[in-house]
Amino acid sequence: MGFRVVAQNLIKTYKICFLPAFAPLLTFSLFISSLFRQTYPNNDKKRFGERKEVGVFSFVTEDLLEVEEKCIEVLMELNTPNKNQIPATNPLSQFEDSPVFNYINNLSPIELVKSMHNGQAFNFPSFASPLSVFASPQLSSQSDARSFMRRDQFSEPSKPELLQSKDENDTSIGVFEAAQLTGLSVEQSECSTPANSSKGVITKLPGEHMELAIEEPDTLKYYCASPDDNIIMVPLKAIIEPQMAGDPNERYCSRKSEKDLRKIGQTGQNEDEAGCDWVALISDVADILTLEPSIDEESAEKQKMVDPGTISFISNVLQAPQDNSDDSETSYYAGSSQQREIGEPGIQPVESGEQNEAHQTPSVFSGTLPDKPIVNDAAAKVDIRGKSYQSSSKQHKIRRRCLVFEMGAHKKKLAFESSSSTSSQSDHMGASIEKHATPRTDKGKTLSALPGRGIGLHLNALTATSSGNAVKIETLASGKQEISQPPSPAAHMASGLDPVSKSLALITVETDFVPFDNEDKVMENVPQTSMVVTEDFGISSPKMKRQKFEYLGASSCKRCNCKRSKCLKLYCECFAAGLYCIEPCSCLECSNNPAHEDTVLETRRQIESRNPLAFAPKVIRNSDSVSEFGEETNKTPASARHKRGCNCKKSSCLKKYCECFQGGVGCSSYCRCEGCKNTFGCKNGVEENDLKWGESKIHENTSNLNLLDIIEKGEDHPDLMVPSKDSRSPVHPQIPISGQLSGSSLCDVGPSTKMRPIQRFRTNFFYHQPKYEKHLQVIPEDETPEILNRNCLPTSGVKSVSPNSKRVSPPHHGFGPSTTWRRGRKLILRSVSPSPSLNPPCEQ
DNA sequence: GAGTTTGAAACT
DNA sequence: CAGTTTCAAACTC
Repeated sequence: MGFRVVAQNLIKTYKICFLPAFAPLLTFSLFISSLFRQTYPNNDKKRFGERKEVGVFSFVTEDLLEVEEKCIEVLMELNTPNKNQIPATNPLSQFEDSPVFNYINNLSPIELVKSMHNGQAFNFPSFASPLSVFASPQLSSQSDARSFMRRDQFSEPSKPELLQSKDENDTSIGVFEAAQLTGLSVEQSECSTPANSSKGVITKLPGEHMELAIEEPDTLKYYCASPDDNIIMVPLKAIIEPQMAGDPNERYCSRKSEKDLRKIGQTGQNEDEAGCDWVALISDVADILTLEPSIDEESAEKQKMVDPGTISFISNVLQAPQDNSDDSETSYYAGSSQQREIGEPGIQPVESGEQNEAHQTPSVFSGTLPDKPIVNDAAAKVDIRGKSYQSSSKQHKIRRRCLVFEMGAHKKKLAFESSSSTSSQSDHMGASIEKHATPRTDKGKTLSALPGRGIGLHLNALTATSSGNAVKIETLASGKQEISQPPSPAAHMASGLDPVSKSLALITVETDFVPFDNEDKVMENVPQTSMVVTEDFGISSPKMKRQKFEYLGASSCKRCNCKRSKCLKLYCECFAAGLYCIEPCSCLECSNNPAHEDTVLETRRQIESRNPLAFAPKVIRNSDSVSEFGEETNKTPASARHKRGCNCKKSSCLKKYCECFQGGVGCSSYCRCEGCKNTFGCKNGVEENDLKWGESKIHENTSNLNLLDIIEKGEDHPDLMVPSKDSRSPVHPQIPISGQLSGSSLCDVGPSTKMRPIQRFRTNFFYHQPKYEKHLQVIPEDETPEILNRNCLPTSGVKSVSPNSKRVSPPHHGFGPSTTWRRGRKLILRSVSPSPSLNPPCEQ
């Protein structure tokens, strides 16, 4: 990607956030330069002019240095009284007109050296085999979901332990959202191939070369996942600090870090209103750009020493020191006495214990994910939680954003840590992935995600396992968005709520997800979201954290009781979920454990060969497509459906025997159930209402029809499909199903009973969200593998089944040629205006 | 906790 | 690919 592009993206991002024009550019520039310095500590201008690699970027070194210098100049200017005059919301044109921007535009482009330095990078599982169910669905979803996943990817390494003050986190969230929208994020995502390093854009920094100073942990809160990051971040923060200092509102933003900075003597004071935002933004930027520090732990150790050069750099940037910082603010971080201790400029003793963990974490993640099994061990989780509580103060500092894909890794790490005494984390660092993967459970059962699977696997594991613990964090990102109430939390965040509000909002969301009756289920359902929220937004309140942990903590690990299948068949929930069996399981002769990894993988392969979707989430959620309609339908149950539908005969789809019911979704046209009474929605019994409704709506819809949209959507898109009528539920051909469409999942919607979004009407879906819901959250419908979508096509009510999906037969109901029908459907879809309320709940 | 019911998965 | 069997979860008592 070109530097210009990056800069532009940053500008856009910040523009959205109404931030000062220069902040992003400066931050980015400084960040890059810092990376460069770290990567090439010995480099000097004499050698400049050659193209260098920093992480995934390559650029002409000369330019970098110049940029750095330029940035410093600008920063100096900004620190002047005039800087306050910078409009909070600069038009893009202004940005482009800015000296920095112009300068950047003239620079040689930064290019992506390689999409992936290592397969671990994004923790994307290598989308190994096309057949891999997990891989395909997830993959697409990832790209689509701009949720935190991307962000996480970048920041991931540190996130598990990196605790940011809630304030910062909150503030940053919005930024993040915006940032994600930017091309930068996109590019990064795209660039990184599945296997890529989770680290994000700039992944590999040779730890050996890193000699730059590291800020103290507390101070580093800003997005420094790793020591390396810290180095970079320090300057940034220092720059920012001055501005935020004076603003009362910035209380959130200002933290003891400020204090620390002062100690360093670098902190300048700034009355600038934007300060708070600035900080958050900058930190976010850094976050985005943050690369995973080298995995190498040794390098981390080296990095503990503060680089004099860095300090000087900072000092230059910073101006007058500030003494304004409140002690009260410091109290915020009361738990960490460490912070205060850190003040020494230039000296950045890295905290051993927790700190080390944080540093190490990245490595673990990076190493583990993709192909290695994820340890879900409940015990491990528990330990972790407990640990977290005990060291809550520390955690605050360390906490970091969620890593969507890294969850697995995180879990592993946790498990690993728990298994081994906590003391020497450094040791962990060195541990190979395999080591992490090693089961720690007694029975040799480790509940972990199966190795070698694509994202899907991880997600699956996460969702499926309800293990709800820290692990869930990863999925969260996506899940959060989808599940979140109409105004997505993220949106709120971005919108500019104050940090506190943001935090609350997030928390609220989290809480909402918590289920109802089944704790375990709850965990499953709520999962990642909770953690993510916490992680991302850093719930400052201990109480809040505790609450969250409790939810998550409620052990809800998947466990099986298999007697004959050896847990190597889909009968086994653990296996089906892509998890190893764990101690809580009561299975006999279990082969679903790391000790039998080969067997497990082979079995999986066989099953997948038979049915590529065998391990895919059973519930498919319609997502982004809906968003196009301007509605956040993703979050509603209505937008989900069981991938194959159920075949219930006696349970009336009112018991968990029914997978639809269990998954918290209504039955659809894909179901072959008899006497369906699925409370989440039913395909039958609403025909009449639907028909009427459809008739009334038909005109409206047609008027609004957008052919282009329709075309773009593609015929095969499930969402676009109108449910074909089946024997049980005749649908009026003309009735554009869609009408109703509320936006959510079209499939569910529509006059036809099958498609109706009945779920929406349910009081609170989330409170009764079944285990499959997790899948919904995890996998947006759009992201559903193509094959899956095909299956989803509104076939006739007749349930013809293909090997994979079990239902392939084309619709043919006498409504006319399929093509015509499709057109009708398409039209309907586009025309639909989101109005969930129109759809009456189905009743039978 | 044992036994039954249920429906998905696996098999033929 | 339909029918049957196997399996384990869900459910009942």
